[in-house]
Amino acid sequence: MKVINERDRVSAQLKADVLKALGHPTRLMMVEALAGGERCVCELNELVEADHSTISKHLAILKQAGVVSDRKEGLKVFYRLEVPCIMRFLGCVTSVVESRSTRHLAAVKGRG
Amino acid sequence: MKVINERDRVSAQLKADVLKALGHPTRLMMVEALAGGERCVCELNELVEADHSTISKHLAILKQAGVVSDRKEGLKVFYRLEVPCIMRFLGCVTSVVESRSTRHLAAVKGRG
DNA sequence: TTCATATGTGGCAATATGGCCACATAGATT
DNA sequence: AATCTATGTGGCCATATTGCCACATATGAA
Repeated sequence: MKVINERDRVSAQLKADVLKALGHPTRLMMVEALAGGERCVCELNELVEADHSTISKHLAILKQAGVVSDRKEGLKVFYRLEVPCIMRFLGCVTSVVESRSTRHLAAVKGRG
Repeated sequence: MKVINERDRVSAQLKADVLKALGHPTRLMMVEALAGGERCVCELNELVEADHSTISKHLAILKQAGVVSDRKEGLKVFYRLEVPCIMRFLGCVTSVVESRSTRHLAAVKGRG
């Protein structure tokens, strides 16, 4: 098992940043909403029902990570998903969640 | 834009937990190592060079998230990747990183 | 200009996370 | 039994993250 070098470490950090950006329920819900096409901040805001400043900061994190990009039009700012493959990979995440809950269920039954 | 209900919120939380588990460079490096087959903690430990207690806790987080599972054999505990599709989806994450760095490069050139 | 709307930013307090130390435990070896 | 090895846990502290408030900015409307 080789020891990890500096290049590997940097690479892992960059990828982890993207995953971390997706690793928050509010941000994830917004990303899923954006899968249906671009949305303005106001729409995302009413979708998740949090303070607008909170939404704004979450969007900044997603943008910084390269997951979304934005476009200004009049008063509104529209965000869109920058990397389409993300939605496919969320399907994989779902399968992790499902296999985990299956195991939990089995464990509960086992204890029952 | 519909408002998100409780079920959606729980689902987003569960998926975010998985992504958050992957959203740390050390954990990501270990997951990538496990893509090559199961490894004992001692191997992962020398791979990432951190205190063994730190490794142990990171592995517990991955296990809790359902990303890995473990198997004890004598003194050693072997971890393996529970959900193979994760490696495919890391390819997508890489593409996010790459398109981001391309944009950064373009921005730097634009300023130059 | 004055006001309203949409969005972003600074700051602060609460909470979560990460890493290291010391210690605990389980299994192997002598 | 005494000891060693591999792994896990509890505790502590430093740092990061979150969420809300207040305020700032930009654009459009009156």
